[in-house]
Amino acid sequence: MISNLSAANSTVSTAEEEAYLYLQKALRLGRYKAGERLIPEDIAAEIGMSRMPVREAFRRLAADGLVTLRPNRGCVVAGLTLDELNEAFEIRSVLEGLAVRLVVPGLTAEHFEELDRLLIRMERAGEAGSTDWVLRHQELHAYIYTLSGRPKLIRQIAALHVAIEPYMRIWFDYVDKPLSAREEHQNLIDALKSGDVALAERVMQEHVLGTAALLADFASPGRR
Amino acid sequence: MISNLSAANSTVSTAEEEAYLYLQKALRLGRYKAGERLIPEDIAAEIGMSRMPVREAFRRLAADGLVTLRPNRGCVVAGLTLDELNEAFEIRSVLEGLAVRLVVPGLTAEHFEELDRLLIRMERAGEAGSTDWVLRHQELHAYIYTLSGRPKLIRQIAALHVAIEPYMRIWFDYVDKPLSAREEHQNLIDALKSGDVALAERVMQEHVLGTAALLADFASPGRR
DNA sequence: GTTTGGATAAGTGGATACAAAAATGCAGTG
DNA sequence: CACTGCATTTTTGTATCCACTTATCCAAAC
Repeated sequence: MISNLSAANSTVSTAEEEAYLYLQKALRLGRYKAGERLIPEDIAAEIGMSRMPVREAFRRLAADGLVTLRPNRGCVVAGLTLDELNEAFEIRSVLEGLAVRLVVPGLTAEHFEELDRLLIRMERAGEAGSTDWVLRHQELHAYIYTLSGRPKLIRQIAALHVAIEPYMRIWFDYVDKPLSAREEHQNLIDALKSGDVALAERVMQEHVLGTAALLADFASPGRR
Repeated sequence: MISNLSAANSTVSTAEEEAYLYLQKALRLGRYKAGERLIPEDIAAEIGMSRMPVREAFRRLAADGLVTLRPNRGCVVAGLTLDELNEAFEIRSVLEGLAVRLVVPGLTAEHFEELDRLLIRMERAGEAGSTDWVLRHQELHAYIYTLSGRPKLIRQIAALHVAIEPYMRIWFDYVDKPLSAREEHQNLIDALKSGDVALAERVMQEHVLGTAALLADFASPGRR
């Protein structure tokens, strides 16, 4: 799934790892507001460790673009401007497009079945609420790009999904289950089924950029 | 230029920053071999500080993909397998393609003049040796994608150039100034001059992937 | 001769302590 | 009443220390 952004041995668990996962989860859920300062001591106290592993977790989160680190000024929640949000979608569009290009030639009937299942699950989750829907949506995309078998590509795309996650959630709540979502993803899956590599890549790119446009359209949720 | 991968205030200089830059430079120059272990204490001694800031620098380098960090096992120089090297080029191709797509509509005569100058400078550097050539080559590419004005895109592409830098250098030395380089980049600049966005994007993608193919062709330099 | 076990050494991760830097608040001045 | 400068407080950055994990090496057993 999404969680293993950084290579981590699942059996060994360090305090830094714990801090990283804890903070990533909180940030994904939008528990901290954009621009808010993260105080190492407080967080260390929350999860019962000293400041040091928390500091190291900050560095990883900064690399993921979730927080900003300035020398002697501490750690603030990154929050994306509208421009940055758009940029994230632009990058996603070409990366996921590339993934599709790599994946399409190898797709089989079993893959298509799984895609159909994931689409249905995403739809159902939409009834429940934004949190579920966003995760199912990520799951559907992740299923596709993971088939590429390209570790770096997978990690980069996953990281982008994490970065935009709070905004997707806000957007979904705000417009109340966008009707276009089902249709869009059905189109995408159809394009994958067609076996036409160039078409599928283009549809994926347009799908991602289309979402960006919708998102940008309604508001700028968490301006920095 | 390339160096500011992570947002850093240039006036404030912490020990961690110093360690990061020191190690990045060494890694770019291929001073450490792939798979070699980096011992915090040794490096700390070299630049006159304690292990701690070095450890934090390791985390940033790991995020850049230059080293690998395993719990309780320390830090080893990443080194790319042939597959990983190819993947880096694939990602570069779509990202730099995107950059070109964004940049082409706004290009003016002045930009073209600068591109011509950079091409000549790259050529001349080729006479001197691989180190200069690789830097000039990066400079040429950086000039193009930097015009996109997309901070995240710029940082990601720059990071990829850094990661593949040692391999470009080895390759350049090995085949002794590839003749195709001049021609390839002339084509690229011509495509930019044409003003045809789709064409320019395609030429950039093909240029990058073409380099990957050449590089993969002759050997696998630093197999992990 | 190879393998397995354990003792020892080396090295990493984390906590605490200390130094340096930035933020804050207050008083004095224009 | 706003502004400047200084003292205090807060917070960050780095060093050192300790505990625990991993690696190394040698000896004993098969």
